[in-house]
Amino acid sequence: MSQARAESTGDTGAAEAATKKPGTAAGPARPRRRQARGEARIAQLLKAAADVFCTTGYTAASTNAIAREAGVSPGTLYQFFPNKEAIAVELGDRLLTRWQETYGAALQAVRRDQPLDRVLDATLDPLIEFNCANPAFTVLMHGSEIPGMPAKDHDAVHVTMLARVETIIAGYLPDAPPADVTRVATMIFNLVKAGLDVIMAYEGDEREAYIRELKTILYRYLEPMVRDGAHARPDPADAPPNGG
Amino acid sequence: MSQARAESTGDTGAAEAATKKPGTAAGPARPRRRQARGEARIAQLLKAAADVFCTTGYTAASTNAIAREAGVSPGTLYQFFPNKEAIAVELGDRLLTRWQETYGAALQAVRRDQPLDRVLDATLDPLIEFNCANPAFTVLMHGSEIPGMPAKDHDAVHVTMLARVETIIAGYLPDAPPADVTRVATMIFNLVKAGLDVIMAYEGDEREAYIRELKTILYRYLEPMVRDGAHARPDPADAPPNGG
Amino acid sequence: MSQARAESTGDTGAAEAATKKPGTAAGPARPRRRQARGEARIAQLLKAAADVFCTTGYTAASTNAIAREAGVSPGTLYQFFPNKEAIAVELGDRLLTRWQETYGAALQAVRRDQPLDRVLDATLDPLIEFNCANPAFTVLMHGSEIPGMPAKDHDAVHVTMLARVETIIAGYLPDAPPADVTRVATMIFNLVKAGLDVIMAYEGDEREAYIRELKTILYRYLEPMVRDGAHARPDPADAPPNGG
Amino acid sequence: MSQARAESTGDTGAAEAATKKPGTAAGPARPRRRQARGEARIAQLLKAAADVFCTTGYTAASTNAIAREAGVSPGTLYQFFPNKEAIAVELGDRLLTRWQETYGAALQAVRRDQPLDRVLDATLDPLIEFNCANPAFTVLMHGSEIPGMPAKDHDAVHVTMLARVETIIAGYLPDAPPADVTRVATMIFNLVKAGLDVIMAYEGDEREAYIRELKTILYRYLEPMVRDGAHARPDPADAPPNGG
DNA sequence: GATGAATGAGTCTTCATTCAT
DNA sequence: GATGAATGAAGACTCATTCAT
Repeated sequence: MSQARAESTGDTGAAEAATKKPGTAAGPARPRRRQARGEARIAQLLKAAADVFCTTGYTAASTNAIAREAGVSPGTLYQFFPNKEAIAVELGDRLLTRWQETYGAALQAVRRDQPLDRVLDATLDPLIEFNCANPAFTVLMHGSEIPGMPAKDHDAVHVTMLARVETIIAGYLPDAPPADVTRVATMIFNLVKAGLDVIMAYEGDEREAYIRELKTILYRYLEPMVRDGAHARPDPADAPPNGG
Repeated sequence: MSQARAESTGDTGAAEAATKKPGTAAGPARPRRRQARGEARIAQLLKAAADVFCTTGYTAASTNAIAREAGVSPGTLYQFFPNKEAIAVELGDRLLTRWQETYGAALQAVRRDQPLDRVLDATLDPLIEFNCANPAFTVLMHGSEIPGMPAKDHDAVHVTMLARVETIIAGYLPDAPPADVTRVATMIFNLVKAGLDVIMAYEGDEREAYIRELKTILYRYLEPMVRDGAHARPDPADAPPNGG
Repeated sequence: MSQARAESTGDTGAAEAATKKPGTAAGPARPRRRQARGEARIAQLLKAAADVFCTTGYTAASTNAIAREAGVSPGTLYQFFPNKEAIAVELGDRLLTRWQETYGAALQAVRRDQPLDRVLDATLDPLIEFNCANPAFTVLMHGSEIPGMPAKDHDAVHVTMLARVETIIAGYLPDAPPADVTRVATMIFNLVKAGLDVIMAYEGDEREAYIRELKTILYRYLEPMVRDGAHARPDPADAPPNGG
Repeated sequence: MSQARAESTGDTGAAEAATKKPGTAAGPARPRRRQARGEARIAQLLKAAADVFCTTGYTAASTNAIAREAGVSPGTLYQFFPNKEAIAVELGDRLLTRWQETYGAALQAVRRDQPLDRVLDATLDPLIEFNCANPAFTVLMHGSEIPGMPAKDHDAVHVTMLARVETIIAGYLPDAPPADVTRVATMIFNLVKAGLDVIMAYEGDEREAYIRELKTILYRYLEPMVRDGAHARPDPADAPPNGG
């Protein structure tokens, strides 16, 4: 939890995700069987990309820099990725997969009847842990850097995670109108993203304190809602009387 | 606030440009008189820069594009700003000034003894209004696009606004330890930034709904604190029992 | 007629074609008044482009090579031309203009009632002379190097010259159906292009001999047609009995 | 005709590859046995190369594209051809061979005493037919795309076909000086090439019309010559009176 | 033989910045 | 002050070719 950027460590585990033995399930493209070396290179390149994205952001990241960081020539990079965007997409895919594989079961096990604070712990702790181990996840989760711009392909992490949040929220607010669920989920998601940024900027006790703070915010925001089981008009003790 | 037009001394480390007060500069001070024409040009350039920053983001914005948008030549731009960063710095300065001039008095008038919801309205509504009128403010408020990176010069808006929030919060939590105040202020600030992004992405009723949502979040987060006058251990009804 | 590649010799004459004083006739673009130096650079770049096109062909020509040949940096080239194609387009435009200016009047003076051989001399000699002075004209006249591909922008010379030939032919075959005129013009044009290629490959007496040969071909092809004033069924003495 | 598969000795000047007869090579001759499998591969690659050349032209064709089109890896391609040029050379060789094999006997049978129109039919129809079946032939026949440039290796088709034409013409003009024969043959050849381009660009009736037109041109050009049996001064009825 | 991986120079193009007029 | 010209180092991406398995 303390070692930053450890993703894409050439571990074959992640590599397999894209290996697809030919004949097993013929994808749309030809079964261009990848050699082991190639898989390693891909992992290496994605690790380098994660580093560069974290250091400079997606926009300022250059494919040449990624190749250099990976210790290969630009041409090699383009043997595996058709363009810069595809690198981000694949990186996002793999992180999402790893996220799912690592915490999916645990998250599934979160019961709706548990107290909210437990639910928040069970949901946020893995996310924070994962982001600390894979800082690129935070970067990709931010999606398009230009607000109001149409989502690009490399926003997949953003889109997927938002959808995930919406699903969870919907489970807790079964009686709320869909528009409200979407709105709450959107706020929660962005709130968590922002909180994550702050959390990642600190270490040790300060980080822990910020984590608690984020949980407090979420708890107080959600508690009145789940208490009612809906995004109902909050009672006067919980929300501003004039319009909140 | 107007020292950004540093001489084009080719200094790449333009860091000092934002710290030295006018007149303090020891370097070969060129005549820095600002004529009416110059002021108009600067305003014109900053307006163009704001547009371009909003459209493409700071990183992808090109000085040539800014000059083109302003209808002047690149050379002219560089007669007023030593580099791209200085444009953002000056733009931030001016927005901050305008913000102060427009809403400073009103914000000052917010009395601590008013109910929290009133305070939130009185604080957020101007901010939202101002951001709608000056979308570049949102962009600059985000500061460095790379979380965890050392703040750059054009993060001034970020830094200043954060300080401003901290001051306000400190006023409401007079008995809380400074570290707590900083932490709460940091969370609030980032939360508001994130909320602002979402709000700006919508229009009309949806926007109003998101504004209400943001206020609700802030209200529920802050209400227990201001009720106690400190960042005290929240009582069991308001925070997760396990404190984390 | 003997000195190869002499086009775009920085002569202001050709430069004026694009100079358009602002206010005279507001074009679609802004009146971005070009400085004299810029016009010179354009001429220089077009000359370099002509050289490179002649040496390597359009496809293999690189913008860097053109810039290098012109003795400027790549960036300078792109200050005047948005891309490689535009260079060819502008070069073609200017050559066409120069062609018109140099020989337009003379060609206009060719009377339809003159004997065919005179007409051929009056038409081909200028063309040959012009191509010897501007070898790039030949290159551009060939247009798209991939037969069957849709015409690109830089095929303008090709298209324009073909149209010109068709107009001339139409004048000589007033009673022929349009399809026939087009067909004859197409054949003539391609025949001349091919002949020009050969002619340009030789010098001195050999070149003269090839010029005569080309004229003979054209004469014998056209003579029966203009004799009849139409692309009529040729009489048996002039065409193959079985199908020509 | 099959010596193009030179060892990949990295010699860039592959000029000798097209001139040395098999067995004559003094270099370190590797086993050049061609197995059935190898033949199939080569045919496959050449077919792909023909397609790509026709689609993009020789210059823009990439060896990777050829390999991809052939469904093999780049490495495989280079196991059979030392470089891109060699592919064109071998393709040209094979097309020439096929041309010879398919129509050689028929062309040989063309008797000099037949009427010219019959000769033209007997000569051109096969050529057109062959080009329609093998469009790459047209592409290769054009040889170097840069007029005036020294012929490259892949110009073999160009050179060979020109020689072939010259031989034929020589047979019809036994009394003409060699220089005249060469000149006439050169003109004829280029004229046919140009005509072929046009013909290939059309289909159906239009194509037939263009074929007739090309034959007419050739007939009218050649008829006076063969009538005299020499490239004599054409009589006044056939050529421009001023001779040039 | 065959494959995919690797290369590095090269292509087109952009950009922050400086210069001459 | 203002302009357009100039720069050269990147940036994304390609390609002919070679290498290791």
